[in-house]
Amino acid sequence: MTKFTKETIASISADFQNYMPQLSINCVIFRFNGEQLQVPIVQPLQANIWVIPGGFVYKDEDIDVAAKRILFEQTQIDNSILSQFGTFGPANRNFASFVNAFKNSELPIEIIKWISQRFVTIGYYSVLGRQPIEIKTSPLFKNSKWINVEDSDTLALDHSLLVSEARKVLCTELLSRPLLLSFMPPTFTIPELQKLYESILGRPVDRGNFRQRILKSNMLIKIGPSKEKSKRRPPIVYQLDKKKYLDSLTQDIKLGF
Amino acid sequence: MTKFTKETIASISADFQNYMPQLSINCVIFRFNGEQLQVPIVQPLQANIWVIPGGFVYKDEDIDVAAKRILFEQTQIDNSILSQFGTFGPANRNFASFVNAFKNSELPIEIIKWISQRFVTIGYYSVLGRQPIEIKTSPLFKNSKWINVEDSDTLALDHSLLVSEARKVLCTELLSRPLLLSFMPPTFTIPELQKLYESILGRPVDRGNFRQRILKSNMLIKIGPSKEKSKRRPPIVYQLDKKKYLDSLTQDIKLGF
DNA sequence: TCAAAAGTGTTATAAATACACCCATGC
DNA sequence: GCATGGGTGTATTTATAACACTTTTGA
Repeated sequence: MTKFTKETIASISADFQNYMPQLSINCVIFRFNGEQLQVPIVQPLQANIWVIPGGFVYKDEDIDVAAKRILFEQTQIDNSILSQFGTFGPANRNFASFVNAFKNSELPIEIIKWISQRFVTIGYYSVLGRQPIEIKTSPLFKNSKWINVEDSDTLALDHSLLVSEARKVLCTELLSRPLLLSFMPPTFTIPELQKLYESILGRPVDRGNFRQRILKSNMLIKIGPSKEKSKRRPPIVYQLDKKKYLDSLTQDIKLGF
Repeated sequence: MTKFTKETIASISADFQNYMPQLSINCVIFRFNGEQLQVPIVQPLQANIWVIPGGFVYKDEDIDVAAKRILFEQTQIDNSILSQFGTFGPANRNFASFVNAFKNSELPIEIIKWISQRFVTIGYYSVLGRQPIEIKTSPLFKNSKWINVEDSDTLALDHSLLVSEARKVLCTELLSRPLLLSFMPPTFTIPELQKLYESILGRPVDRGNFRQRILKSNMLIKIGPSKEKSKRRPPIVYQLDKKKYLDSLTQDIKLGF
């Protein structure tokens, strides 16, 4: 089992004095890899469990700011817009069942006790462009990876619930605004975008109708036929009209599918 | 200024040992009095401010359970379904500006200090039938009343923001499901229901279209013409078809106006 | 008989839905 | 040429919105 360095322990001990007690934040970050909707998960140094990124709030820190900081510290993912999707606080929500794993570490008993308390967590979610972002975690985590949302039911604590709740909110957002172009890389094709919608909504949508409605919104600029070698007819490549896209975000647009 | 009794102080002191630190819950309860959308507000014994009902979470208590308990303790309002509408936690969110009022009381300094800390609050909202419910507050509050949501911009702390955020969520709910029949008394007329919709949405809706869509949902049972003395043509009285109403809650119905 | 509010119907427009059909490509 | 996925058009149905007409009542 990986050991903490002395510096890490000192750093943890110092930080814990400055955190708000029994309050945590968790972040569900969605990305679309072209085929599947995915979220990053991390593995703490001292326990063989997978969780979504999360952390604590400093006593003098806004919770929104804390959410951004925590996400960056644990995944190096930055400049994303985070939105709340709910706060979770059953009385028995704690790490009690994982405490044994921590006991074998060199962590001071105070820290173990602190971590073992009941925590109320505030859930934040965000969506990411398809830029190939590497997750680099902080020294507190030994591992990280992207998983498909469908495979998120093995996460520890109530983190599977957090992912599914975040996804529900994402679904609603997707239908009320074209917001989800945020997911896409600088240039993309309409069939690609359709796959994104289908993987979020979890059901197929009509090809012809999808294309019409997306184009009617006038937010796509045609670039030309794809240069990539495709086995079939090459799809048309578009890019986002950022001005029109940003304008649309302020209004409440219906995009029923 | 009203004084606390010794028993009250003892009770407060005892309770504060068992609360989760720096975490609070606030409840926005909506009712419709036939003309206006209203919310109850309360006035703490030791300060001349008005706030929405709120309190703290016991260490061994689910936050959802705490929300129900807090609402009941402070207003005697029971058996309502509470839903979260957001969690609020700016770093400077505290009662600092009201501490002077508390200092003049016989409250122990520890309690004043505890209350003066920064608090993260979880917002819950609910809707009430039009049964004439009297607000009876706990001994910690000297006053309470219903106010129109339009007049909620003078509340202390960030409670005006809480009310407006809760109302936004209520608006969205109203359009996605016929949920809001919860507001109405056992029997009511369609013009009355329309007033409810208009006061929540904050804009007029077409009379004829409203009637058609509500009736098309088939959730209303005709009782007969109103027996009340009206100055004009008496409206038809309906009651809710509870079975069909409950069925509709599970689906996602569009009720665009 | 008139004003006002309640109840009902009509029509125009737009949106959602379900397809059918053609096109470009590699094999 | 044909299977496959991409691109386009159209017809049907349904929802939305605007508004006109009728009914009932008290004054």
